Amino acid sequence: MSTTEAVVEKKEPLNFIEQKIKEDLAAGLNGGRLQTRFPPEPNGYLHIGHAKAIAMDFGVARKFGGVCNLRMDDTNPQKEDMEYVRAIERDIEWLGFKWGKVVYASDYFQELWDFAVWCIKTGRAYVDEQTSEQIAAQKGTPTTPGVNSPYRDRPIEESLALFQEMNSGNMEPGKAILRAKIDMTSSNMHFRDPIMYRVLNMPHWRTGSTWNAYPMYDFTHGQSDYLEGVTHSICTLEFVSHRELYDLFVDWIKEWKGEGDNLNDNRPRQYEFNKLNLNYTLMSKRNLLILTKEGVVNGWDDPRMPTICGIRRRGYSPESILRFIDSIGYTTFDALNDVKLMEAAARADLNDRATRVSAVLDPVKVVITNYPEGQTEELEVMNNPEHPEEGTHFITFGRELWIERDDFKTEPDKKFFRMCPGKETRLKSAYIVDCTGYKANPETGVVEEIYCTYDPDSKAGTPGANRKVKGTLHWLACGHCVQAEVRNYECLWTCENPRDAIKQYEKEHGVRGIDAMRPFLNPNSLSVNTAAFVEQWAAELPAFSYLQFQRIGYYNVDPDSTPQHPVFNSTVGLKDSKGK
RNA sequence: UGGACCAUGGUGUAAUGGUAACACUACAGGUUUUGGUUCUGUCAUUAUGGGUUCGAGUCCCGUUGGUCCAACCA
Repeated sequence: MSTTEAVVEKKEPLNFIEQKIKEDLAAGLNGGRLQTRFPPEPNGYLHIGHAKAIAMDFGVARKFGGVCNLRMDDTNPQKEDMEYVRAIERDIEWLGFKWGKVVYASDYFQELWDFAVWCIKTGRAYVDEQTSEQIAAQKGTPTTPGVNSPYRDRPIEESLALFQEMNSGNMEPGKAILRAKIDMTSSNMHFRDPIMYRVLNMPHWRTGSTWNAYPMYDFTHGQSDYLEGVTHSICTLEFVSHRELYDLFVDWIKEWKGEGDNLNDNRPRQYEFNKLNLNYTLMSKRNLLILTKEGVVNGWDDPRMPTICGIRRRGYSPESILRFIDSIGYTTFDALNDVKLMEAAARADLNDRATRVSAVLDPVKVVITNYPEGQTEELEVMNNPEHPEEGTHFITFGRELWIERDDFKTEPDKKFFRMCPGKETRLKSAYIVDCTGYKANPETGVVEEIYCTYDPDSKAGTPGANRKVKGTLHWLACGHCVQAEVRNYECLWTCENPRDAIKQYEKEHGVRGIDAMRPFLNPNSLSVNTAAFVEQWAAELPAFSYLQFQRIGYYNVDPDSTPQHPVFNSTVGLKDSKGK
């Protein structure tokens, strides 16, 4: 090898956000510091779309040596609840990320209030006493300009007094709001005198009854970023049109703080990426809440839900979720991702991770007629052939076995190479058997029992086993396995894009919510099989264990599971090229 | 009939003016005590029409299609 031949390091390409951050850091913006935040509103459970944002916000902090705080965006006490805070924290930790600290938008309520007062005093904000209908009408439309409120130029002292009144608890919600005085003719709707504060007269689960007027998102987010020292405020594309306002409020708060306008000094920057859309999946929190409330699913962690806790219960590992997120990338294109990509990520990770066990989902009995009655033997099987170091466990073999009903055919076609009369098949990790016959119900033709003889010299691991046999089946010994409940899942939705389909249906039929969802719900999204068998060893594994039912698919131990009544959830099937 | 953003195989992403690359899916085949895994192969006039340039997926103009913005939600 020539000495001039450099070792070319294969470096992962950075996504466009990471590239911008790298440039910002190199340019010394914010003193070369990196701080991000993940800002969920604690009004529901996190879903796979949030996982994409989490992987970004925490991911860049990790990658570039910065810090990411967890900030609860709790400016609307009507919808938020402590219940969700714990769940959010748990989900993020489960995904494997660590925050710098947990903060709350409500931590800044006092400062936001003082800043708002300053805005009034400097003529940048006024109290509007019109109804919401009047205000909406004045706002115009994206194609027509708005007109000024009659209260726009009221005396500063009047606004100041009214603003105090808004927070007194004596003013009825809706009677007045605080608005920023910007430009009612702007082509950016968010500049048409946006609302800063509204009256809610409701205690906040963190600040108690201190406040009766609460700040809006636009008047909270950028300022919270600024006050916290966030340098990069990364969010999804629907906030692009908010960015101008975000920057304006940051300008104002810097002025209020006397921090001047040095662009390189303490200024958070908002960058946006495309949010996650998945086909056959409904993502919005509002609709997910309806599904839980209407009992379509069994709670937020139902394995059919796209929530992080649902996906976890379905049997996805954190690594498989992250692998999926990584495979779809971050761009500014509004993509509709194929769930198959997500399933592929699960298979790739679970192939490496899952413990192999034997399970028979649709059992039919096989009798090994030349195997001594009453005799059993313990056979050693690998926990994971991908990782021999993970060891082995034992499975009982005997004269009477269960195999899958569809692993036997009385009249096979040429593509079928499992068990059929007159043919040899291998029983995995056991013996090679020869099918000698079967007994079927004379009326229905349903096979009731299959008869085989085994070759005692073909035991797995011995030289006699080294024979080419086309089919290999999994099996379980009757009386030496346990009955199990296996929950099989399909997509919840029958259409690729349920969000649009539901919207369309609402428009056409004048119904809302669950009634617009029903036509698109998959009636087969859950099927429960209580007649399955698994090996005893698997039945005793703890909840959330990653399993592969050999030759079938990946399964996970449900939290409902007990050794006496084991319950498994299907994560995703094995790739299946049968009959091709 | 406003503004902002976007368009690369079936899906998603890369190529930062210089040979259109990767993953997944699908299909075909080799290996295999899981019809799994693994390995090999096949699948694109970069939405479209012009322009700039020695050279354009990339830059400019038009067209078409899509997303977002008119909550006292975030």
